[in-house]
Amino acid sequence: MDSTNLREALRDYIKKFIHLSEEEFELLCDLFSYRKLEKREHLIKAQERCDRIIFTANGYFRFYHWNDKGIEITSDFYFVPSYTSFLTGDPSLVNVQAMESMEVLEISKSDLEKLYVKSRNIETLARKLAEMIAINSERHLFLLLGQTAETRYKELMEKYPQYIQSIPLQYIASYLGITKESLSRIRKSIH
Amino acid sequence: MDSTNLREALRDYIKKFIHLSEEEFELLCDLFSYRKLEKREHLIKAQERCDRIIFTANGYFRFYHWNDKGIEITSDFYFVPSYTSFLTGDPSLVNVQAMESMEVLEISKSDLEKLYVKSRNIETLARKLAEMIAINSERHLFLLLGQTAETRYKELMEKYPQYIQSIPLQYIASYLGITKESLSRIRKSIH
DNA sequence: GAATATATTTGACAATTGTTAAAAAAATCA
DNA sequence: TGATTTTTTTAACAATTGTCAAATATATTC
Repeated sequence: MDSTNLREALRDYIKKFIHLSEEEFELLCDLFSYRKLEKREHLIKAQERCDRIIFTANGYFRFYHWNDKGIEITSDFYFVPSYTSFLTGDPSLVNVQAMESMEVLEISKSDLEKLYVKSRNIETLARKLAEMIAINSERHLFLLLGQTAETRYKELMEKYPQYIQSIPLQYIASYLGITKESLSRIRKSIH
Repeated sequence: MDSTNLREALRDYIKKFIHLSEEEFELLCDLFSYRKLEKREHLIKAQERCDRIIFTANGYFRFYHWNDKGIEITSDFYFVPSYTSFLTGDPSLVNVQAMESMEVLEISKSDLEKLYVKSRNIETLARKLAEMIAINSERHLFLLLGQTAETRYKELMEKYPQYIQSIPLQYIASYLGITKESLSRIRKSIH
């Protein structure tokens, strides 16, 4: 996949949310810059401020931080690096790392805000993205709350089988709120 | 607090997000309707579709659902009843209940969408609300993941002492992902 | 204020999950 | 391919949390 293909993927992605005119899409696209990421490369590290949004068509990012005991906790697999930091301007609580080598388009917060003023549709797009992110978090919360670890894992298998296939189990475990050893036991007891 | 006061509280609340002209605020206000809720009254029940946003200046709502075993799980204390259902149009997964008798202003989704067309600022307000809700969920997620129950409780005490004071502990426990008995033990061991 | 309902705590025990250290399996890289 | 790194599994044991049933405490209602 090269820069042009990625651009087309972005176009398809945006179509799911809103119809942009060709001019609007060009306006937006011109402010995105293309970049290659190495596997394990960090998009952002904890304490840094996140001032951009990333689009990618291949691969996931991993969000992680360290708890009180210094254990690494994976909190999400997503594509907007530290959305909270992006919105608030506060330092990011999470590290965001490319799970595989990938190509991305990135746009800065300030450029995006300029576009809001120029194009109403682009602001509407931003609203719908925020809504989608809110829905995503709510879904993760719902998964975590009030279910046993086994149920959580089964639900993830059903709803996001691609996660289980492409993401190391140690990170899945963390996303489910358990240790990798616990997940391993659960997998054993299921099969 | 009467209808007029609630309206002023709404004005103050909105100011935190965006400056609306007096005309825009009137436009918005006219579509909100005033309503009194009894303690324990449900704003929405699971399986219903949520087609409105609520504003209140006094009191919380409780979001809850039942897990596989029929145990009641409290997932949030918030003021937009089932935001996911509101956005997607899908049936709500949660019940939303007034924690105390309160007065609210409510606006329907269709009215709100009409306003988006009439006023750009009101759409911007909607974007900022979505962003705030996304941040809220992320914060809750972060609290749940990778910390012991005791740490979670202490963190909640620090950051949201008003929750501990005004919300029954059984619901707090659930919000922290544990049983009321566990929370009771934790409180005992802390004091 | 007494009666009733709701919320919180307690204790004994069971089940789940975490911890540690090590082995086995799989993936990566030169 | 072979060596190295990373990931996953295993096992024994410890710690945490859940379950159930009952007692206490608190709040609500008439």
